[in-house]
Amino acid sequence: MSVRQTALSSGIEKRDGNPVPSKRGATREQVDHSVRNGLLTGRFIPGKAVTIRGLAAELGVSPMPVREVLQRLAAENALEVKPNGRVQVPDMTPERFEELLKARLLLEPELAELALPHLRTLDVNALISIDDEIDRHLTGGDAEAYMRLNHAFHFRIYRASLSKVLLPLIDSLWLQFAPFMRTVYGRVGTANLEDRHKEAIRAIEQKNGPALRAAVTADISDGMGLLGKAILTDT
Amino acid sequence: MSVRQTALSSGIEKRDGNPVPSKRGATREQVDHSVRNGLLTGRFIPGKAVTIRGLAAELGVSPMPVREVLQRLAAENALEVKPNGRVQVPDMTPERFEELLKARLLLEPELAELALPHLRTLDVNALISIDDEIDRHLTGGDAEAYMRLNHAFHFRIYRASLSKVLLPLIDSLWLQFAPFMRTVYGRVGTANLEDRHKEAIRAIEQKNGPALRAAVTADISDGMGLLGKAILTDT
DNA sequence: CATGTCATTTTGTGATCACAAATTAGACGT
DNA sequence: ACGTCTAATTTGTGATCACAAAATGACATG
Repeated sequence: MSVRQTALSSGIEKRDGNPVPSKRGATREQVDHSVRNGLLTGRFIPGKAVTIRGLAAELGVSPMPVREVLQRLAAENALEVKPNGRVQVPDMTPERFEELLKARLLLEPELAELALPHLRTLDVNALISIDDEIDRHLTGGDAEAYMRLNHAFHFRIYRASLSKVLLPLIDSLWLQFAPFMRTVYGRVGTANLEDRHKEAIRAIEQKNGPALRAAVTADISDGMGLLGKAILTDT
Repeated sequence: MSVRQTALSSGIEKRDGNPVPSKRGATREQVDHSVRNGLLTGRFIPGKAVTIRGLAAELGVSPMPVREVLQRLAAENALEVKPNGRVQVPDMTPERFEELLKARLLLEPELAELALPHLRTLDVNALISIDDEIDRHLTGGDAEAYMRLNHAFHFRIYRASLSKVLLPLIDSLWLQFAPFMRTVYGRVGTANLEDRHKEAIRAIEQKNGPALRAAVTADISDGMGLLGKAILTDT
């Protein structure tokens, strides 16, 4: 017996124990999703080093797909390749924070309005459901769940735009500020977070573009305003 | 003799024939710049397949750094990984074109204005020099030189902003529309291209933010308006 | 106790291999 | 001449190796 690998690594096993045929680039995609979700839900702390072999071992895959994924995420500025080759989650600075806020305010209201004509009742119901779940988790203080749901809420809207250009840009922005958000939530908690999700939902139901822009803008400003204070108080 | 490799591949030889010490990731960076410049100057045609081994052989390097670079550029939407794993320069569609135009108009005037306070006489002189050279090349019809210089002009401004967030986003946008621009220039020539570079330079000299915004906005609208017509007339 | 030095280990990088999927070319039959 | 099936080739993917640079730790010296 000399299958060179991959029973465990290259993927999902079915009940009979045979590895599934496995599509092209499946391993890489699995790693990609893992790391992305990890970043978006704050499981990676800014400044933390990410090693190829470490991640590979953690995910039970060979270093190869990990290398490619880290390069991809570095290209999106979600990770930082330091001059010595080491990869780490970028540290947040006040300047970077200001720029991220500005970029979000420029792009996200625009994309939300673009999405408005495509949002159907199905989407509205999903948004309501997500927002309910957020409310249930807020007092609990589960920062990871909050971040996952907040991301789901925003991108449920944005994805409806069918955008192939703006959406990836915003993807990159979220990957960049999420790890920092996590550290802030860890300090100030999630109990007194406020969002404008309900205003956004109402604007969508009424097909009111300007109102949706306003809700998204306020949601970003308020949400990151909180973080802004936190950034000024530390150092 | 069994040096495992790299005399030719891993880079710059010195006069004595010994390979230079070579920094970390130097080969990858060389490949990255090659492909980026190729995209920005239109040496890659939309729809053209890019193979790992092909590029590797062309650049005299092993497939490894090429793989990583292609993944990076795919993450920036400068290249497209098709479901079968093949990599190609994305085709332009009217929808994508509209979105690219919209994104440029949102981000580039903003970044130009951010850069304004940092632009010194040195930069202005460089801009004038670049613009002169553009004028000299326009009638010549050298599309590749025009694209290189136009990129140099815009990014000489943008880079002064010292932005770590908006600049990479705009980078991605240029990588996306440049290959298509090249095909358009090949069809309509470069002789009757008009830009607002001189207005931009004047605005910078006068430290006039709104005027700079207006110049950049008009430059984008006019420049891509030309392409817009071309996109409607083909199919 | 602090500090510099040296050996050990970790880590990223580029090269190469084995394999499967996909494409291409060619032969063959209709 | 045209479509179809098969064989050969090309290509991407994941694994592994060899090497150098970097980080880490131990230890001696001040």
